[in-house]
Formats: sequence, C-alpha cells, structure tokens
Amino acid sequence: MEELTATWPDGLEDELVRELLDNQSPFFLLPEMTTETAEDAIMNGLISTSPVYSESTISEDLEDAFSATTSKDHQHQELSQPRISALMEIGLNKVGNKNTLKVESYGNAMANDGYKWRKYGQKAIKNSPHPRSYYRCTNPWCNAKKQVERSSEDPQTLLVTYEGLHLHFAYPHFIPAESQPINPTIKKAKKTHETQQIQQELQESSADLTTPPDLQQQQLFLRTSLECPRERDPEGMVTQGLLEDVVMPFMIPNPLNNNTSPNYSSCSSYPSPPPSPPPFWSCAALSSTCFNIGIEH
DNA sequence: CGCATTTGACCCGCGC
DNA sequence: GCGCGGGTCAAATGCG
Repeated sequence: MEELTATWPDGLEDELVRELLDNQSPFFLLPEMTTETAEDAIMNGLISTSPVYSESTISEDLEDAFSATTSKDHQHQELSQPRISALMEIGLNKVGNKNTLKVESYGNAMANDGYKWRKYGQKAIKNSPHPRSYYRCTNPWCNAKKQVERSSEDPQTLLVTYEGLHLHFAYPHFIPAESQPINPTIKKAKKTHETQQIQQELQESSADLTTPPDLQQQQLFLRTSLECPRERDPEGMVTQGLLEDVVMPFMIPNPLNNNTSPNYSSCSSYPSPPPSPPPFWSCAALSSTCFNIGIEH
C-alpha cells in the first residue's frame, strides 16, 4: 500500500489530517452545531468537496500520530507532534492495533449513525455492568462492524468501536458500469447469487493484473476514486468522501432528515445499486479503525 | 411472512 | 492442559 500512497497527489494526506483536526470541518460538526447548520454545510457543498483518501493513508496517519517515537522520517516526525496533541484533543486514541476516536457529541447519535446495522451478538463484559453489543453492516458484501458498549466510568457515554470498511460504497468503482447486475426489483431471494456474481466480476475485472487480488481491488478503487472523485448522484450529492463515512453520522445525529428515503439513511439498500450512501460520507477505505464516541446529554 | 433481535452455545486465543 | 474471556453463530422469539 505504500506504493499506492506514493502515487497520490501532494497534500492529500495532510488534507485528511487537517480535516481530522479542524473543528470547523463539516466532517466534525461541533455539538452546538445545529442540524440546520449541518444541512447548510452540506448544501453549500462544503462536505462534498472532500477528496478521497486511501485506507492506508488514514491508518498510517493515525499510526504516525500514536507512534511518533517510531517515526523514521524527520519531516514526518515534525508533523507527528502537533498531530498527536490535536488528535488527542479531539479524542483520538488507540486501542490495541485499532485507532480510537473520541468525539464529544450530543444526543443519542449512536442510535442512528446513518447506517443500518444488524445486531449479531451481545456479551456481558467482565468488570463492567453493561453488556457489549456487536453489530454488522446489513449489506452482505460489506465487512463493516461495530461494537457498542456503555462506558463504565460514565454511563451516559457510549463507546463505539468501528472495524472494517463500508466497502459496498466502493463497489460501483470496482465493477464496470455495464456489468453492474443489480436489478432493483430483485429482492433478497437472489442475495447470495448476486454476491457471488459481484465477487466473480471483481475477479474478472482484475484478472489481467499481476498484483495480488486485494491490492488489485485497492488499486482499482484508488484509481477510479482519483479519476472521478466528485461523482454525484442524481440529486447532486457526492457519493464519495472519506472519514466522514464513519465519523459524520455521529456528528450529525439526524442527517438532513430522518424521514428521507430508506436508501438515504441505510446502507442496506442492496441489492439495488449501492452508490447511494448517505450523501455526505463516503466509500472511504478505512480499515480496522476504531472510534470511541463519547455521547453527552 | 420477512426481518431484526435475543440469547445460549460454541469457537478460539491467551495466560497460567 | 485447562480455564477464562471475547467474539461469533444460529435457533428461538418478537415485531411490524
């Protein structure tokens, strides 16, 4: 992946960090920011102008921030110190090999983070009066997961750990447009078949490449993302972004309107074509990233 | 009826 | 090897 980031336009990585650190960024709307203000930001295109970042860029940034002492590159090290303090300030932490973002928020944003999750387990946690719930993205070809538990220190604080990608947002970029097989009228009965078909197409589309399949996908995604990073849906909403993929749902508890179409607030709009994510977040390739969200009432 | 949630069982890694 | 704890599975159940 390093060779991938080497091909990126200059400043792309730092821009991500700026977004991470910038409280004024539409990606990090402050608690006092009203939903209306958030809508304005969205409608004004502030959010939609975000570039697309790679999984490695994000994780490496966070990695840099939390392992400044191991930074080899001097220039990198210079960046790391302000990154550390600033990232810590907005609540970025690291849990094990995962990155944790602690964001002061408001309301029970976790109840609706804009994605549709299916609960697949709940466990009592030792030394904690509160159980931990396990959720998966309802999209069958999305590996995004999250864990939600209540903080033992502050019962009003929910600790949310994200892991994996909302990769389904990227599939439109993997799959050649003419081969997108999804018929919106076909429902769940064909889910398994469709999943296999997409996987097969993914393989076929990259069959002539010599790099490993995973890297092929990432490269393909990166390439298409960079070539058309402002792809918009018919409403003019951007269908790509990056960190807001995960973060934005918490910063805007009620994205635009809760009563919009299910496709808007849910990633479970499969098997219809998936390029209609919540419009202001992304198909970001964000992997193994853990966010720790503090909810305050 | 279809889908989501619940919940006990099971699996696996880790420490002793 | 064994026990423990975290993560996942899957049948049962609930709900719209």
